[in-house]
Amino acid sequence: MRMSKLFSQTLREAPADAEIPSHKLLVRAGYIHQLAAGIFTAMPLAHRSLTKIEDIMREEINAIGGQEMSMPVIHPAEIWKRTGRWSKVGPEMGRFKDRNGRDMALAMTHEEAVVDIIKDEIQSYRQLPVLIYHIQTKWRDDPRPRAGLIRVREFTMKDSYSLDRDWDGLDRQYQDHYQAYFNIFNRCKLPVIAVESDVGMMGGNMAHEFMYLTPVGEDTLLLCEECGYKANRQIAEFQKQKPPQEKERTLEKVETPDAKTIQDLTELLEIPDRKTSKVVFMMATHLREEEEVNQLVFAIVRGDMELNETKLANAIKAKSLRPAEAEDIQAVGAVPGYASPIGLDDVLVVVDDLIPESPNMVAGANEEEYHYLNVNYGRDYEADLVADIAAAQDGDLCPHCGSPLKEVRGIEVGNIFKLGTWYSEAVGATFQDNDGQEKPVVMGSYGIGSGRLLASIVEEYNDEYGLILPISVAPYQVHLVSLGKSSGGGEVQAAAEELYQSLNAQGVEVLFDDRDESPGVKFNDADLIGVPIRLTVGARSLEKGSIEMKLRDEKERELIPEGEVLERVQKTIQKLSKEIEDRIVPVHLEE
RNA sequence: CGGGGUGUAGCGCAGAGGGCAGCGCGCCGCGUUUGGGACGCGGAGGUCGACGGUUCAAGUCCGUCCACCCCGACCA
Repeated sequence: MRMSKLFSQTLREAPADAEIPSHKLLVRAGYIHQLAAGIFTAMPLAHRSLTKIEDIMREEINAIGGQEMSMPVIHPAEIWKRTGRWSKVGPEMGRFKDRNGRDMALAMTHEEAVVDIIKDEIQSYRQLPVLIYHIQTKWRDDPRPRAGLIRVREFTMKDSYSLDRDWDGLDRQYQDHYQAYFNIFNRCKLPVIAVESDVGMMGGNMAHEFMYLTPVGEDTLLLCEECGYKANRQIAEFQKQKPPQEKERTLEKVETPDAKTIQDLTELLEIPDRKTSKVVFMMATHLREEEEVNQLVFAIVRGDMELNETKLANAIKAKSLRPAEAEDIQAVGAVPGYASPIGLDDVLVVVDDLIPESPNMVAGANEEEYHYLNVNYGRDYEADLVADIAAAQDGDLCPHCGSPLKEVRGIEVGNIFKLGTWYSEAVGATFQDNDGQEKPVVMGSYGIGSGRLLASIVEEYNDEYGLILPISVAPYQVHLVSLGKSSGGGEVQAAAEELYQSLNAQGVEVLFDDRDESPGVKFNDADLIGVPIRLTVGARSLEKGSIEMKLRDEKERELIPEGEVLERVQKTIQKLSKEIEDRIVPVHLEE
């Protein structure tokens, strides 16, 4: 490709609305162009990189038996109504009506489309197991797209779906994906870890997320360096240390002016925050026979802990949770800042499982300026539900080995779910097993977003000058810079042109800077675009019968005799490719 | 949805107090220059986010709306 013809331009300055390196650099280097919030065009450079990433995904999924296909982006509402997700999923689903007034949906994932197919196509256990996948556009109307390609609304995802006759089969396909996913990320040179995760709107009973660890990530993870426990904060467990036993003391009401927060309270009463209980009001939405029902939830955790909303939502099986408004709270007779579970009706009280173990706590009195001392669970109040609803934090103890957990941030670049039979049962996607029984197909679903993966790679590999792409995902293998100009003697240009032709003839992917630009501009653009191998043809090196070669991630330049250039380029490509292939190692999924 | 911010040329920005819409980069033409974002001369490019109001006169003042960005909520 000649840069004089390349449909994109580099920018000297990044757009003001880009904040993180991958966003700034992808825009500056001319890879992407924004159309609207969370909606981007992949310009030719990005398209080539994305195609390479997608080809890697194809190869790895094909290798575990995947069959590529293509499912529609537009779905009739009908299939989403059958699984209940038409009403279960909120405004993040794109909906519209066709000309006849029928409800339609923009696909945000394809479980519904898959079960609709298998309902018709799969009748016998002889047709199983199957692994199907496609690489397709998804639309998720995220409330807050951000960070360039990291968090978008329209995106391309490789999503595969495993179909099995039983859970053992699902286990095998799940493990195959676990390995294939590590292979994919390794081939993209992106370091990731797999963590246990919440199943979220996908349903199912086991899930892992593949996380690229970076401070710009938006997920919080807890890791144990001792035993290897890794989990998304949404579900992370930890060992709660029981406070020492104490004799129950008498309930006592005390005046606590202006003590609306845990901190005020601990200072006023001179007690540690673990002696207090914190009430968090949430408004939960439940789905009862297609109707949304709101309910105020009173969640109580110890004052030194935070509520984990995902755990709470899972514990009470709520569709969604949001912080309650002041009116909601007052409506049930509670007093924000002085709230208490004592003497309240009409609310769902959920307490963290450490609360019943904690004697003589301080809690609100449901009266301005008053708290109770020596509140004891069981004696003074009872909850509707006792569950683990506290969020793990940095330094909490590992649920497995008791070592301190470390809190880190990450970007979710892939996920795998054991869906089980939830979807197939919902639509009657069954097959006849060899025992003659009709059974629901056992499913798994597995996704990787290609744009987010590219952005993560850029986030990991860049410097102040631009991208430094691994050869497996770079849009080109070689960036050939000609320092000659059309107006000059033409010797340099002719040599560069000849080299360009020879490299092309050998199948090397070359980006050829044939523009009438000054050397500085060309070198800067080359650094910005981030192709791994740079060849420079200039009068200086040509005099010595040589071409200069430089790798993007190294400082040294090397002069290569003209006659050896083709061979050296091929060897270098092989070397760089092998370094990446060597990253592929077997991994183990512990269950 | 709550809080904060920004909308002026492709990109980055300036335009107190109303009075001819500007600068740098980029773009076009001519010439010089050529190993790390060169220089001269000449040019093109704008519903100043939109709508409404105040005024002789609005980029600037007032109102409403929209878009985009950041934090939170939410989310694979």
